[in-house]
Amino acid sequence: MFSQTVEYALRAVCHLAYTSPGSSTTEEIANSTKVPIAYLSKVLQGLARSGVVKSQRGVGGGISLVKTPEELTILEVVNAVDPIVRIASCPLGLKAHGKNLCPLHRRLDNAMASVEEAFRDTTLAEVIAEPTTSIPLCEFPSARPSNKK
Amino acid sequence: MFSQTVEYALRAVCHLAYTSPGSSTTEEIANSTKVPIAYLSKVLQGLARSGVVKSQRGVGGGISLVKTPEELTILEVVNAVDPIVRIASCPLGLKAHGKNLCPLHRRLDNAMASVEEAFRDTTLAEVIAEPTTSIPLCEFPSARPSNKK
DNA sequence: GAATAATTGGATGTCAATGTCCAATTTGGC
DNA sequence: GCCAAATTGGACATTGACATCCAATTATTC
Repeated sequence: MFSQTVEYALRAVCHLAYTSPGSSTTEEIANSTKVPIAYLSKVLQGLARSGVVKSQRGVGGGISLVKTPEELTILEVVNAVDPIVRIASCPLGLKAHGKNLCPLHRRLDNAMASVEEAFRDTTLAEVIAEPTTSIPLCEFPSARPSNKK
Repeated sequence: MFSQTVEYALRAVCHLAYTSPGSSTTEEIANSTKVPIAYLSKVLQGLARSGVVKSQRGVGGGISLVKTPEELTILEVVNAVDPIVRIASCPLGLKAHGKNLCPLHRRLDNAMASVEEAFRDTTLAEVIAEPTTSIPLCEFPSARPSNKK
């Protein structure tokens, strides 16, 4: 239901939330999140273009969050890489329906709305702070906050 | 968020609910749902394999629902063509997590669960019976219940 | 049993998502 | 200025979703 790219983006941002406000190398993120590094770099480029993360080239550079984990929601991350598109008008394109969704499409849209809302209400800080036996991400971000920048 | 195939399958089943328990030709369904007929036939084949619809070859044949609209849920249709896959264990494959989802994946799974539940609770009969200004599907199934079978 | 109505299944085509690789570029440290 | 660290961007490969077309098959009707 959610694309692979969304999954990868969330893992990456999750890692960055741990090391926030420090930065991490693409390689570090790839290792801790088990995402293919070459593809991860593309995903991170997308996140950078959307303003979710920022990148710093050169020695000591890397990727870091633009906002704090408290301010960043799951929805922002998801929408940055693979937006949740709501059904705004009749998918069959009939003018008679227009903005009035039929019962079928209203239900589909309601389902998307509930997902959107749940994601909008969850910050990265909540995700990583929640008490649990399973910390997000397999490998805990190698507690080296890479305290540059 | 939902595939094109799911959208097509739901439209087709919606049409069939109107003409239920009668049957409709693939061509009739395609016309009323504005789904490319060649692709629709593949989608219907899938629905037939999953037991949601049954097909009858030859003159006077066509496609009809196996269950009544009252018994058939949206979830059954969706799962027949593009199943909602719940997150059963850590997508990163770490044994330490196992069945314990981390906060991130638990939230993703919860979102899917809410969609699944909403779909499980909605029958086709509800969809087509609901009072509305926009009847499901653009073209009302040409009130000719094709009363064969 | 011939003609017609319909679905079925296979072959094929296109495109976006996913994934890989590498040369070019930027940057900090010596 | 030079080297090493790191991202960037382009080219390319692979796969599955979406879509089309048609010959083969099945079934009804006369």
